[in-house]
Amino acid sequence: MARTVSVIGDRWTLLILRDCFLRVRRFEDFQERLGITRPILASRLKKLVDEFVLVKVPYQQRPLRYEYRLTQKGLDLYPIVMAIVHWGDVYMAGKKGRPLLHTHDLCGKDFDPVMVCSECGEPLMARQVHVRPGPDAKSPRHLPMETDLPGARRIAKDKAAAS
Amino acid sequence: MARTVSVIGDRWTLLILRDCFLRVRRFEDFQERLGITRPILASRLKKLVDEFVLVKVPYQQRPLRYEYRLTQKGLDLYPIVMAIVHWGDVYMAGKKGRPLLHTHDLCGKDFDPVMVCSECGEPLMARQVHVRPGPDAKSPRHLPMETDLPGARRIAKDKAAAS
DNA sequence: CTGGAGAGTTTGAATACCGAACTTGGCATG
DNA sequence: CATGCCAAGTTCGGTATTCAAACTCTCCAG
Repeated sequence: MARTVSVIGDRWTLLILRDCFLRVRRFEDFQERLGITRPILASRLKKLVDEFVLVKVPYQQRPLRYEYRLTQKGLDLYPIVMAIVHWGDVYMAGKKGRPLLHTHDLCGKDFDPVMVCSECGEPLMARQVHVRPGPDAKSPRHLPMETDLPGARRIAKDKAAAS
Repeated sequence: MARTVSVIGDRWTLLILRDCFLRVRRFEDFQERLGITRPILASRLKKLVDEFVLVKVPYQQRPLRYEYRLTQKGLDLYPIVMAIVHWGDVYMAGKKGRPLLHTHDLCGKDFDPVMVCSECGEPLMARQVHVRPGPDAKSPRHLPMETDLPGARRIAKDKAAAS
């Protein structure tokens, strides 16, 4: 996650990506829609291109001009963007409602995005999920072991005191 | 989305939230696990509490000490965090695989998160979704109208030139 | 009364970001 | 030919964040 956040984890990059999904592609359009300063926009676009999230495609010769398009890697960010938009719709919307509705071509209806388990299809809830070390497990500073769970430190201390 | 990003859209906040979902709750633990500087951690936790994403709960009196817990609003960020983790697993994992596996209590299996349409249950793909203005639609600078689609500007110009 | 947790604050130097202006390449107009 | 315009950047000086390290404050323990 740290690696992912180093790519998308700043104020502007996520907004740029949302606009990409809204089919914005040109430097000037990003700049005007977002109110981002030009140097920052240039640096963010460059980073996204370096990470293969966007590609620069020429849309005219003479003068040679490029536009920015999502790669497959970039398109796969869609769940992240949708999850953020949906949380905003639920918790940050003004009185009047949400600014944008989403329509699903397959079923033709307005929808909300729902995150489900790939195995059983049930909606995911944080409290019904546990983690365990994977193949590339680090042995990081204090992964949550039993003795690190809530109050454990205190209990351990009390035990030590009681013994 | 801009409002949401102003809450969660920086390098550290998303990492803090991931740790919250891993049941990390204490200032010192966040600090040591993330390697974040103490002033930044304090300011980010304060912001999350101000936004009602976390609550400060005393876990001992004398000396009075607090821990940070996710509210319902915070728990609802789970899809965002999972979507980010999953994208990282797919595109950023090292050769050895992913660092952490997730197990779903309901079905007992290791899973990946999948984002589906709330109406038809099919997995969502960016290209099968269209947007339209909602109740609180802004009339922003250049919402993507037809004439703003790829190449449209050029075409319009060419037409003007041809006439 | 010295030491050590735990949860922060303070401080000065290094980075990042901002707004505004400038650059570059190629038309188009007068 | 000179001027102006467009799109996509780059440069520049000043402000705002972030950083690492040290300090504070409250309690308890020996």
